Amino acid sequence: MNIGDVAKLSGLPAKTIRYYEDIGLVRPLRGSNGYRTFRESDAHKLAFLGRARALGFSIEGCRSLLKLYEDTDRASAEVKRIAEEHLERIDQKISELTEMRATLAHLVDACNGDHRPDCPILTDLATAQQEDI
Amino acid sequence: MNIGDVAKLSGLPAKTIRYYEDIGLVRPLRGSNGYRTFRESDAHKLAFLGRARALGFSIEGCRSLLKLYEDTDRASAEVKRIAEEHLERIDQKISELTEMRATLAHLVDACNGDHRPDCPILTDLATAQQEDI
DNA sequence: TATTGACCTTCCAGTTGGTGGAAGCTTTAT
DNA sequence: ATAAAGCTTCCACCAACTGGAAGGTCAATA
Repeated sequence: MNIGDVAKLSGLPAKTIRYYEDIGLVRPLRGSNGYRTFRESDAHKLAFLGRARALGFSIEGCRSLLKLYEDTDRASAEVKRIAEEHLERIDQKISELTEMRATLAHLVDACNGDHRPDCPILTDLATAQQEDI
Repeated sequence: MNIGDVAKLSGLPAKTIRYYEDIGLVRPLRGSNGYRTFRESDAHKLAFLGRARALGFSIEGCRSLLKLYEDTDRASAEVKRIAEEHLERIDQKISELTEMRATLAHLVDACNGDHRPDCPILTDLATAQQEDI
């Protein structure tokens, strides 16, 4: 399989696949013409990577998962631990964003949004203390 | 004021303040010794930037807000528009993360997390179709 | 006065996870 | 024969900083 085929199969751009080779996530063979040759197992790995990335795992997280994926003897506890840590980071991020959202929504609400210059959004950004709204 | 003072006042690291000067967000004077000299207005600007960044505005968003902040004739509608656009991006991000969270939580739930090798998390990552759980 | 330590300067490199483009092969189709 | 598509490498760039090296300056203490 050439890179274009595996790109279609995995849904990842060819550029990204080359990048994943660069950083050692996948190691395709090479044909006599210098083209990368991907095996079935490479295609599977790349699809796996695409899904893990779509779930927000970092590249290093993916690398760990991939190692565990290839180690058929691993304990599922290890995988669960990684996933749970990631879940915590997601929760953290969600609550940060939710707080931001609340603050900003409050400001937007308070702003007339007309042609006049007085704007509570700017006033707040200019003067807010730690706990202000 | 030297950079250390304004760093304390604004809560931004000195490195970040230098960076903000590099990209033209703030333009401190220079003393005869080459040290940056910050006016009150610079300190205010930096605090403004810190707050806007904490609300998740991009640097370019901050640049726009700062321009509007300094233009006492601006219409509040323009500010509101920028804030509303940002609010939409936040909502978008929150819903993406929430979806991720649900998928991952489901997988974590299904995993025994013991010493045995079979792990639904990996199985799913390896085989999931578009709409799978 | 000497010197230590804190503070300041610039510059270069690295982070994360790719993306865009140029220059130049090879292969495939017409 | 030639054009188009697909492949290669390499280099540069994005956001938004952060870390560190090498060196100048300033304030305080011995």
